[in-house]
Amino acid sequence: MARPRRQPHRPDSRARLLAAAGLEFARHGYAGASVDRIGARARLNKAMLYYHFGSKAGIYREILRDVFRTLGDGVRGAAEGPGSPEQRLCGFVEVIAREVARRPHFPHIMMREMAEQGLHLDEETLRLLLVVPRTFAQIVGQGVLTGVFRPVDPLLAYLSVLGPVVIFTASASMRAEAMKKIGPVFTQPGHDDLVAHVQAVALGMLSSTKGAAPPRTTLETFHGA
Amino acid sequence: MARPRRQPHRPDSRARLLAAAGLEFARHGYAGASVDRIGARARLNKAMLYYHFGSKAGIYREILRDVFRTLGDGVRGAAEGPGSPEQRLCGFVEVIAREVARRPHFPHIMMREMAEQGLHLDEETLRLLLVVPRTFAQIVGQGVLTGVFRPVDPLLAYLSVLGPVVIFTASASMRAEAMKKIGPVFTQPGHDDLVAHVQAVALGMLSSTKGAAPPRTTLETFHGA
DNA sequence: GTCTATAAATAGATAGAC
DNA sequence: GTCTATCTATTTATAGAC
Repeated sequence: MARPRRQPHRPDSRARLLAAAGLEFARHGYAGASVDRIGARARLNKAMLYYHFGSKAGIYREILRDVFRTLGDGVRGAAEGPGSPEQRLCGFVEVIAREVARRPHFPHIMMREMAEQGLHLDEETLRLLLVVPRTFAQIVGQGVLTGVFRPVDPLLAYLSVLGPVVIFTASASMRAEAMKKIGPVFTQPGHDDLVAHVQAVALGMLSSTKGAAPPRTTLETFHGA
Repeated sequence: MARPRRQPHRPDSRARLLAAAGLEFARHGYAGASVDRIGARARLNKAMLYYHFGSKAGIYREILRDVFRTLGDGVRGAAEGPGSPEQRLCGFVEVIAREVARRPHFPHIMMREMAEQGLHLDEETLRLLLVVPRTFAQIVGQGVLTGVFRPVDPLLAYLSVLGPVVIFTASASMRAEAMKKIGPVFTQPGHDDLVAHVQAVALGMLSSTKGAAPPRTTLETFHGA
């Protein structure tokens, strides 16, 4: 009742602002993002952003924490569920690729954050982020203990999985634009091709049946506090 | 002669602006970069930037073209020099890692460019950029023909090499900041560790002695035009 | 080649009506 | 919860002296 007011309470205004801000931060970066545009894209105005989040920094922080919570929960599920280390590794890749595909703007935001040296990452957000590489190292560590994986540097191994997924997704729109400008030059693998490729590379990299030089850095560092 | 003037002709003002702009664009992005700060960082002022490059977009374009020319020349050298496909592949990785390490700001700039969908990449700059993945595909193609490599999707394979190098370099400062805030959590591989790791992963991915499912996309697309 | 001063546009943030 | 109007700072770019 009392519903058809001029500007009624729309309980989803907060969620609409978050979605609009994700796109805006991805496209224009933290400095380049305009709170005016975020408001407009959410079919609201910037006063609502300040009402819900207090500041440009506030809504940005909220976006990041939400992603890292979901990613962390997902990979923990893959690492703690049933199956061999190989299956858990493949599950890890699947979760990363799936959640990234679900938020195609997120790699853009994260890449910009790297370029700004993690300036906008507070302690709490960092701890949520770190769950992902730690869980990867945990899966690798289990496989090494049971002898199915060979020891590798956990950071380099993690980046060999994350890097292709993130760059493939992040470069999609740039590749599409490039092909508009100069014609078809790239193959266009689908999501399943990406997952299968990264899983195969990860298994090859870790397989203990094929020998290569052991890493110079140790696994322990990754498990520490 | 006539040298000791107050503000004498300093023939390196152009180069100093380019260096300052590279750092500024990496740190703050295209929109966030301030021509005032670029001028100041070069111990000049913004009027000199407009004198040499005409606009903010002009100096940005110049930075990108210079990098892609160097990278393209380097990988062409690796692909056309002597040696087996395996050696050329390792050479490719070495060149990429070396040139990226020589310009630690470049991955940051490129990541931001992806986030902006290649907005600032004109045709000429794109053509220079494309030499790199095309040369990679050429090396892979040679190996496939002689039977030492198995066929893979050239884009996914390329990103499995480029991704780890780029993200490792780009995330260095963020990882360092993170460890200041919450303690030692990452291993700290050196440049040689990175190169050896990526070379090993690349060789494992392409080795024809170990079988895996063939790719669903074709090599041809990469050689076109 | 190098500078200062300034124009013109746009940014983040806030006040206060409804 | 939602809006308009506004304050203040900063932006890119240019004009013109030296």
